[in-house]
Amino acid sequence: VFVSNMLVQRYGRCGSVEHARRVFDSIPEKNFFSWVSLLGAYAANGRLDEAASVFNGMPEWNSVACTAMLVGYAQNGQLEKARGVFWSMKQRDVASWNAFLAVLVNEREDHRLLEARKLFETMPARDVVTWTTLLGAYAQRNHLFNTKELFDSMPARDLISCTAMLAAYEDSGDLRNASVVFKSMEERDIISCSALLAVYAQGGHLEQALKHYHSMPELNVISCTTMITVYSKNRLVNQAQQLFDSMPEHNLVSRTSMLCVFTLNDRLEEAKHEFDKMPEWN
RNA sequence: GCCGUGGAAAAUUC
Repeated sequence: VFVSNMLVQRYGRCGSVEHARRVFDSIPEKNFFSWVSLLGAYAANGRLDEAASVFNGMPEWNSVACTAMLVGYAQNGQLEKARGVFWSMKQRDVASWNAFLAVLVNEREDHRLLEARKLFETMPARDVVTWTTLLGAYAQRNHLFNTKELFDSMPARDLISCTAMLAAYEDSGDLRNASVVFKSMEERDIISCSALLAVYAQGGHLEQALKHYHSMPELNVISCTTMITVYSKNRLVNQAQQLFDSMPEHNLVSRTSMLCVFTLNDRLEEAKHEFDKMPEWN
């Protein structure tokens, strides 16, 4: 059963909903995971009616199924339906509360943030995810003071919450505070390292950025792209180009960054050339 | 053992 469930999830993730359905139908003894996996497959592909009918056809509802449905509605712009699901749930665990909090926070209007804050305060239980969700909301809106305040009052921090805080320092280029956070972390990964690199990039600190970049255990498109912007800030167009040419992989953002290095440094010919090479534009 | 919630890069706006 679990092998089939995994298949359902994988098909769902790569958009082959029909395959997911077929695998699901072939499972003789479906369990919760099978149902939720199919539900998730439909929801992830924007097929809400089908997701809803899977949901309604389930033998019983638990908080995981309801939460998946709630998120499905929200991600497809149906906020009121999401809200309806949440408040009619019989059982809510932290993850359901967190999911609903994230839904509110992702609506950009300011009154949603207030609503989110109120929800946060009325929640029966909060975990790191709860705190990080709200922290991210303040960070996204550039409310650095609130972000830091929240971070400092968190009962516990983990890799992700620290990374979110680091990322919040990027806009202001607050290297001092960012370093404090980074040093305090007991665990780091490519994402947190890239977040710190982005702070260096913001301030154009070439030496430190390079040192940090070379100490990173692993690199990917994002970290390389960030390093390119460091070079760009220092008007080191050739170095940027060298890195660009040697990186293992490109995407729309990395190509756009390289393009901007050229345009911002008055090298229009090369910009045009890069532009023409791009497989897609936005 | 398999499902649902939070974190990093470009330009544009602030």
